[in-house]
Amino acid sequence: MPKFSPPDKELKEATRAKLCAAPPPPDDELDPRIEVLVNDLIGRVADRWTMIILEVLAEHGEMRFTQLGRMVKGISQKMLTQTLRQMERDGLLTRTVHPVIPPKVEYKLTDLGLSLGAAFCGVWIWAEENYEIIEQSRRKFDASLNKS
Amino acid sequence: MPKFSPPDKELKEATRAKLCAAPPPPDDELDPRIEVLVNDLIGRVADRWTMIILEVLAEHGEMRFTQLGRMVKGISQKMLTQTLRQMERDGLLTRTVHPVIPPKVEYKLTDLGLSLGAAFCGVWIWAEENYEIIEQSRRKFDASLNKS
DNA sequence: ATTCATACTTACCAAAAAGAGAGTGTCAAA
DNA sequence: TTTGACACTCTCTTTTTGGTAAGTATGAAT
Repeated sequence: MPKFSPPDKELKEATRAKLCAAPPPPDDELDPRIEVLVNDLIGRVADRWTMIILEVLAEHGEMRFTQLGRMVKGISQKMLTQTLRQMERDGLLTRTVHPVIPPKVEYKLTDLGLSLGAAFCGVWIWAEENYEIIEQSRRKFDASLNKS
Repeated sequence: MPKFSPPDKELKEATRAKLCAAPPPPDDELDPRIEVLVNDLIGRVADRWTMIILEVLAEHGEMRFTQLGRMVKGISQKMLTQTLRQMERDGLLTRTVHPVIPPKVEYKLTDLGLSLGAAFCGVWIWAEENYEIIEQSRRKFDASLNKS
């Protein structure tokens, strides 16, 4: 299940440097571990529902299953359970079962979950700021295809 | 093709506020436009290859097709072409064809592409900082499944 | 006795994404 | 004359993903 090698300080430093700094002297190849790490991260953060659930939960605090299902429009029960479980597994939220009838389960973001929301803020803002530019670029691109 | 309604200032403000600020007084439902926007963004930024290509390109500056293919390990020609085209369409990079034989095509990040890399920095750092915590959480979760 | 609510799980099926591998065109080198 | 480099494209197959719908357990309300 742990599908990549253990991270170490140097890896972390290298990784951060590469994405955040100006291009350093090009070396021949990327550390493969970095790539697997990237893949894994992106996969973690970047499915259809995780960030939306995160957002709803950040907004409303503690919530129950059906309540969440109503907020996150278009999600099926299956996907809701699945995504919630993944997030729980990753430590982004806690799941509290109250042994009553009818059942009551409450979901709540952990500090880790909240911090992910905050971290994602940069991308969010970028997207807002550049949303129209991208749309424009797409229109231009598509138009140039039709002409040729 | 534009599958959601045009964004406006209020939407943008609301969106940013919701992700970045502390939980405001809960209202009953999320603006559906916000969700579509989120979906779209995430889809744009968050596939298997886009960020990796972005990173390689940020590191090395201008690069050719085969060269990129060697750097981005595990990617197939198909996916490389596909991702590159999407990124071009979105205005993240430029594609310059030199009409020589054998063919020579060069890919280079635009300012938009570079700024996306910078924006993604937050998520990157978050992931580095919390990588071990997540792994630990997963191990604990999986272990608790085996016991029960 | 039947229905309802809650929080799921399971089985089945369709659609989408992605990999593998062969083909294309051109010229230059061996 | 065959091979190779480059930057693809095309087709076929496999894998992954996600939706639908039904089933489950429990007790309370009608």
